[in-house]
Amino acid sequence: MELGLSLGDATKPFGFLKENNTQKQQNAAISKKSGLDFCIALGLSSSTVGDGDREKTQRSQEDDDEDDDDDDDQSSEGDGSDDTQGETHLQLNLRPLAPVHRRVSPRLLSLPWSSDNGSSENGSSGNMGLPAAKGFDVNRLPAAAEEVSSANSVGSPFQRDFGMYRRPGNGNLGGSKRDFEATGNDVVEAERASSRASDDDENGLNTRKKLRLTKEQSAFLEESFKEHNTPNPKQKLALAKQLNLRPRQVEVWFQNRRARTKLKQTEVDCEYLKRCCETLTEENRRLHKELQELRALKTSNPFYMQSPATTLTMCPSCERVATTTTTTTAPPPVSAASGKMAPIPKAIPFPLTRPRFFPFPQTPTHPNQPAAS
DNA sequence: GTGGGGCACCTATTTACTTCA
DNA sequence: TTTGAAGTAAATAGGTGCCCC
Repeated sequence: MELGLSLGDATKPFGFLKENNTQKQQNAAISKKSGLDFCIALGLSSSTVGDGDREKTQRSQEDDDEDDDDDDDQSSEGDGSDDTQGETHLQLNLRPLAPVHRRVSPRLLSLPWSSDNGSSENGSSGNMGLPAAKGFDVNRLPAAAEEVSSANSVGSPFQRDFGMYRRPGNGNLGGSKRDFEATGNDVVEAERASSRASDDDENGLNTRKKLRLTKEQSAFLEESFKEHNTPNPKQKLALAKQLNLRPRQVEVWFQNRRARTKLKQTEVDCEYLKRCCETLTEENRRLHKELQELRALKTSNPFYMQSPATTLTMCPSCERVATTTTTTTAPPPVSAASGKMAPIPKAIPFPLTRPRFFPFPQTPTHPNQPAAS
């Protein structure tokens, strides 16, 4: 009995396991479609499901996200209808607990591309792919943005807030979140930022500055990220325009955001795999124990494994006990529908099987049946 | 078919900034 | 109030794959 743990290519099964063509094709298709998958195999045969290549292009990822829900069924069941020659195996095909990105249904915000469903690539909308009337709507701000904006009570507050931290020289942002939150006075903060920027300019320093985005900018980018985790250049440009950021900043933000998401998802996946591994280890230990018990039983009574066992069954009509004869060396039951091995029961039903020499009648006589002649 | 340039993205790392004890 | 460690996130650098010419 072996335990295999695979994170990776679906086309490369475990070394000790065999994989038939159907399984290989299914796994390849699943992994290509869904991205990251995992497989833990315990037993004598299995297949593996893996990530396959690194997601080929981010462009296709958006489509993948939409299919996430559908993928769950396919990968977790792994129907493997033509199992390999009745080999026994236990397999867990694991999917990440949560999709990396979830689509957010009705938008609270009017995002640059929320209405054109990412079709701005074709340039049909003219304004950088944005319908003119569907750009950022200051009346539908996130809560945080509205708080700040209402304090200012100036027309078009959102735009003003984004611009407030602009540094005059390079268009970057200045000021600190802490200062901003403490004072709540963005005008003062803007003056500070402006002053710092001018100090740098006066000193001839063009040093790189860490420029925190404001809450509002981050919130808006987050919303955009939920909609499209990889915006196209036009969308990035539109976002940068609306947030008074440089396109490069928007691009970097999305890159870092994707990296953070991936990191978090990896942590979740590792935790999940860890738990699965513990479960399988425990199951393995239990099966070993049962095997030892069976061997001990066989040693103490050599007739036990050689003769068919008798299973006690209850007649539903008359509630009388009947016996049927089975062989204890039969392979584990295989599901007709899926071709996969049936789930391992929690405990082998020892009380219902007995050796043949047990003093019960071999052929039960049912009261409704005529006695065998 | 092949190679080079451009572009976008990923990953690892650096660094500016924030938070907290 | 100050300070330093730890954490966070913006920014950079290098590498890779894809597309076009």
